[in-house]
Amino acid sequence: MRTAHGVIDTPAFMPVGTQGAVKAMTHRDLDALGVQIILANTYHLYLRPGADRIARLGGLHSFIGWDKPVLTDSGGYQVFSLAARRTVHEEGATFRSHLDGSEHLLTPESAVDIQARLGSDISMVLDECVEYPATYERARESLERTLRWARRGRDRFLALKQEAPYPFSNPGQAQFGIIQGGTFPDLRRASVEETLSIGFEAFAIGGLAVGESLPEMYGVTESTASRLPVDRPRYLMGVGTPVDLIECAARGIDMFDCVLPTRNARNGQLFTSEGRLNIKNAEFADDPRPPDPSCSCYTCRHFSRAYLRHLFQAGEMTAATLNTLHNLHFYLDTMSRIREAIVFAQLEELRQRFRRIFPAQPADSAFRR
RNA sequence: GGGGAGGUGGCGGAGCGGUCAAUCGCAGCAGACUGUAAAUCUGCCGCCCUAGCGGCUACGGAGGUUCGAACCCUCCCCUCCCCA
Repeated sequence: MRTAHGVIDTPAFMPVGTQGAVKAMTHRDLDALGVQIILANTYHLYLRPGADRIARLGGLHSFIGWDKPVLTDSGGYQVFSLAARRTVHEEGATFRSHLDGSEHLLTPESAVDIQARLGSDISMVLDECVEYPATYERARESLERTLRWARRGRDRFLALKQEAPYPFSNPGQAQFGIIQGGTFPDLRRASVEETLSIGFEAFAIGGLAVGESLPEMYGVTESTASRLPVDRPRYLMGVGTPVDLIECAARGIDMFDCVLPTRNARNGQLFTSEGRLNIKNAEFADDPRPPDPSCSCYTCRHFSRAYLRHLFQAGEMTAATLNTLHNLHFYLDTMSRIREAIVFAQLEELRQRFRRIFPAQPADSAFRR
């Protein structure tokens, strides 16, 4: 897919850099890992250091020194995760800042304005991520509000685009709509229909991985993704585990983001080709092997489990860095395998088709990529 | 030599007659984490087990007072501080 700051191979995984930094990483680390796009957060950057300040400093890319694509989440997730600190109403969501207790109103319009000031490449519309479990009524009312917010957000976005000259740093900013509807198939279907009719550059599936079962999550992903336009990226927000990436890519998802690889790295859990590995476990105290012998990341090429465990136990910051490097490498490597598998599957499909169209072709040799 | 303070679970440190196997912190052990209020959070952490308002041994040592002692008394051992 193409953005104002470059092309992204899909399916893509976007590391989360809420406050304009992927925790424990420098941008140089991200470059070396092959990261093509990161996520930042409207709510957090609005509270600190402030959207106007970032705009004055030339926009997010300039401010944080990262010239590749950035997607900004709208703060919709904070409506969910900071539920105890906010109230939702028709106008928007009123938050009490976790930093100083001050009150702030985030509306569909202000979420657009803030993201325009930030100058991200992809701006997300403000939505309400409904909790799980939720009653049908609750999910329906929430979805209806999300749809009204989506119209307002889109209107504001298009209005800003009309301004000439464009007053902010990224005139090529795109805006994604978000499908909600909880775990109710008809609500999801209605959400797709309505959100598509509003029209966005692309669409995301939100409100998943909030407590529902995996079959529910995969089911909603499959039925929803299948109704979204195939010529635009389909983004599954906040997902997921390595297995989720594969399961959901197989169901048509093109973009993922998740805090798991980075947060779990800081908490001592590594994703490896053998499964999860808790580097703080005593069993690794004398283990000279790398975390994942089949991994080619910087951490695995240079350091032992014993050393990584020591760094973690000792509270060394480097533990977070090395663990994060590994987990992000694992995630990006998984995505690259997924992309290969898709190409392979498409080639196989084409081959089968051509064998039917041109039956006189010579007999098979072993199929090779 | 004189005066004072104190010895509690791996460490630090509460407790000062019963509800104390003993607050809490650290260390240790294990687990969780899905659009990041997270380098966070949760559980376990004397020994035994059928894991429980269970059994056993415990608050420097030995006696004692008491229905009952980590807490009170006596003696002993050992630390630390001040003055000579």
